[in-house]
Amino acid sequence: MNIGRPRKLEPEAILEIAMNIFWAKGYEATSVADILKATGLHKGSLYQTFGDKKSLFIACLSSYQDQMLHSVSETVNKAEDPIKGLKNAMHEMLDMSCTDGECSNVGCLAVNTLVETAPHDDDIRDVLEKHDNMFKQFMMTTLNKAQNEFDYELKFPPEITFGIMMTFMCGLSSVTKNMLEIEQSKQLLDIQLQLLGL
Amino acid sequence: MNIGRPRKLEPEAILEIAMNIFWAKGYEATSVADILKATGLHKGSLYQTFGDKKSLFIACLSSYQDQMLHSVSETVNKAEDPIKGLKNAMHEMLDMSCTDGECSNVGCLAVNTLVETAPHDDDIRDVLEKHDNMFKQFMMTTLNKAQNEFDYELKFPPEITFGIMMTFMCGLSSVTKNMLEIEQSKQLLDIQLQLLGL
DNA sequence: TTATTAAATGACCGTTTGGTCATAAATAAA
DNA sequence: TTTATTTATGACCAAACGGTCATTTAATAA
Repeated sequence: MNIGRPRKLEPEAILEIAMNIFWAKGYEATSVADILKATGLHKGSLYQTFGDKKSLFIACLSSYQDQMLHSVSETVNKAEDPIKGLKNAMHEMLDMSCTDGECSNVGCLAVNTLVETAPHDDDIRDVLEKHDNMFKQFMMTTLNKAQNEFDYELKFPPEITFGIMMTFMCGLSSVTKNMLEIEQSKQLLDIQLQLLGL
Repeated sequence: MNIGRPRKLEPEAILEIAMNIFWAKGYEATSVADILKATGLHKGSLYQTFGDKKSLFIACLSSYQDQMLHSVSETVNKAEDPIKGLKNAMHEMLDMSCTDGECSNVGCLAVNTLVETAPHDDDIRDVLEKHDNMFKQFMMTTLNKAQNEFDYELKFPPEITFGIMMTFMCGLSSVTKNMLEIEQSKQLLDIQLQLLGL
């Protein structure tokens, strides 16, 4: 097994590195050369594995969204009730949007892409939309479960609650880039959750 | 007066055209050639008037923010009380963020820039920050006036109310790009304003 | 008419961009 | 040892990029 010359880097490892660069610099401002330098790969190898720049980006974005949805659902599921889980998950998402010690990722890669790239690229918009629908479905299911199985009385129908939460989280992802410190953001998030009766 | 060859286009007119392109496509995805094609100008003229691409962009962004602040304050001032004015202004901002009939501007140019460009460009971040501070000051003044002169009882201190509104509006600017229709956005905005006791 | 001024023009430049491809190298199977 | 297979490698490319500049054109002032 494993015929042929061995890989220098597994595709997933390349994806992780490229993702962090796209995350930090955005799609347009990231050059293929940036990724080559960071991975130590050469042009041919990267293109052989992932095709063109856009395909690589889409692979990164999908991977990011998969990880995000997975981590959110894990947080929700391990909490003692759905609402507490949701609140924890929102705070975790906010933490991930803030500048990390090791690398300067800022905001949510999906929101960044929604703002920068989606408006003039149908393929990328489709990728975002597909994952957003999955995320929405999970959130709606969680809110419904809170009402039906845990006797929570929500202030608004799940659709509305979701819409407002989603909008607010997107806002936080942007606002933390310049205007708000992490502590202030967390405070605002707490207030917003409280306003929604969560 | 007006010595020398007359202008083909006034600088403000150029700015308006360039602004719409930057607004629709973002900073990186907009090439100088795009702007030349749209204005009918030639390379030398544009560079003579505005310097390099970044300077032109900063001029567009500043102009945009000036217009925005002016229109918001006008809306607030002509309303019968500060809170009603604020609510009208927020709806106007949302309208401006949505796809226009004549051109496909999406979102708020300032939010777009905050997300795409500010994280890796100090000069542009400074421009945003300066205008954001002016906007914040205006909003705080308005909220204080509502409390002191119009006997409104706000649910939260002005700073918090402002923070949450700002975050929510930034969110709307992103979310309207793909996930929400205008009517839904307006509904969510109404609910959010109501939640804040405005 | 002439001189002066300011804007328009488009040829030109070096660099960077995303992308291709023939070749070399490293492994497993025959 | 040879063959097949898979990956690495880096030279190469055309196009697009942002930016410069000498020259021409069109206006006013002398």
